[in-house]
Amino acid sequence: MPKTQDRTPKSERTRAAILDAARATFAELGYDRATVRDIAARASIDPAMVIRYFGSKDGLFARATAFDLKLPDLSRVSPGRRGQALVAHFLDVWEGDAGGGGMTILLRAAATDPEAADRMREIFASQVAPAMLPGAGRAEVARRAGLVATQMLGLAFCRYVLRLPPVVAMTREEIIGSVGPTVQRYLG
Amino acid sequence: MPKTQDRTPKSERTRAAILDAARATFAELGYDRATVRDIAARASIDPAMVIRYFGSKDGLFARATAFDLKLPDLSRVSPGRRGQALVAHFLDVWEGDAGGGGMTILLRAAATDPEAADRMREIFASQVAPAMLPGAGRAEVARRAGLVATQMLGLAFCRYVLRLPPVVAMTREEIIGSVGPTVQRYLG
DNA sequence: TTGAAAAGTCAACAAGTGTTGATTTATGCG
DNA sequence: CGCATAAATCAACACTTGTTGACTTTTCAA
Repeated sequence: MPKTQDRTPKSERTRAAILDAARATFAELGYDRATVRDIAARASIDPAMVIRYFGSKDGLFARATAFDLKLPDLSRVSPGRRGQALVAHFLDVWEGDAGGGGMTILLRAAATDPEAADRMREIFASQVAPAMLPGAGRAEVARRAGLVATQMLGLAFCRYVLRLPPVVAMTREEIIGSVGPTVQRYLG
Repeated sequence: MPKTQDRTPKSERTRAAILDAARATFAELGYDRATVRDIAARASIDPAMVIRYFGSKDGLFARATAFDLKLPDLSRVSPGRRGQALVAHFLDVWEGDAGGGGMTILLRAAATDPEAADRMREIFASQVAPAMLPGAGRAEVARRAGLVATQMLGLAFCRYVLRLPPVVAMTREEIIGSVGPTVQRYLG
């Protein structure tokens, strides 16, 4: 019997395996088309375990899409580079996330699942909007955050979901150079 | 027996009714969640008829998402207003389309259905990219079209799919004024 | 009016879904 | 080691899906 030298309890290991498989599968297929059996197969486990550990497919999805944008404090960035800094940060979040695309999962799902759309709006309200610099009225700040969202979500949609060839072909630096000024202007 | 004075054959009328119901249902629920039974119910008809008239759910979806962007010839627009003109045109297409959102249907579906994503890319290649003004190399033109797509699809996603409050709240004129310059810059 | 073709209805199918309970296997502490 | 408990498996459920074929009703030209 091959004893893994992993000290974590067995249950935690399979729990993590399910979560990883779920993230990968949701990212690839979206919420509706990713079946519990798909996820279980990818984790080399019985479908019943998925339910046993997370209660339901919905519950699993909720766990799989919990994440933190960790947006930087823009007031600490030199005023002329805030747009570029924000774009660079978003690219980091989307490209380098563990488990295969936490943000991509939610973006995909939000197109069809009302609950996922709710979560997306909630993230916008609690993480993106507050990252805007104060100055103008509350409505104006919200408007600016909304404009930033249109550009950043559109970029993510074209690059990671739709995989539009010219957008996929762009390098990180090209994107920062092209889209940065847009965000910079939206910031006010 | 109330005789409608409609001269069109009965079959054409129900065919149109199914198509209308399909567009509305697909726009509301997306491809996966919109069932043939839903569509049939909305058209006050038997589910079997949907298949009888369009062969399959896929076939119906293909018919429901056939549309033409009718992009304007930018070379006829004064150089300083091309961005705004393009944004205004997209807003017209999205907001004023018959049957409840042809573009919205495809945008929603493209997030999960690979075939819909294909169609979206095809529309980009055949309608959006050619609308760009020539001048630089082929790759540069494609890049510009891609950037325009990120902004316009992002706007549509936030406003019509995600329904992000501040983006929904913006008026047509506000959008043209804010997003127009972005597109203008992407055009070259 | 009559009768063949078109349009519409009905019930059912086969496949796939999330989920559950009983049962078996493995774990890890005393 | 032994054994209670947790973990994993298996088979099956209730339900929904797209799709089909047999049947009935309506349409409409001859």
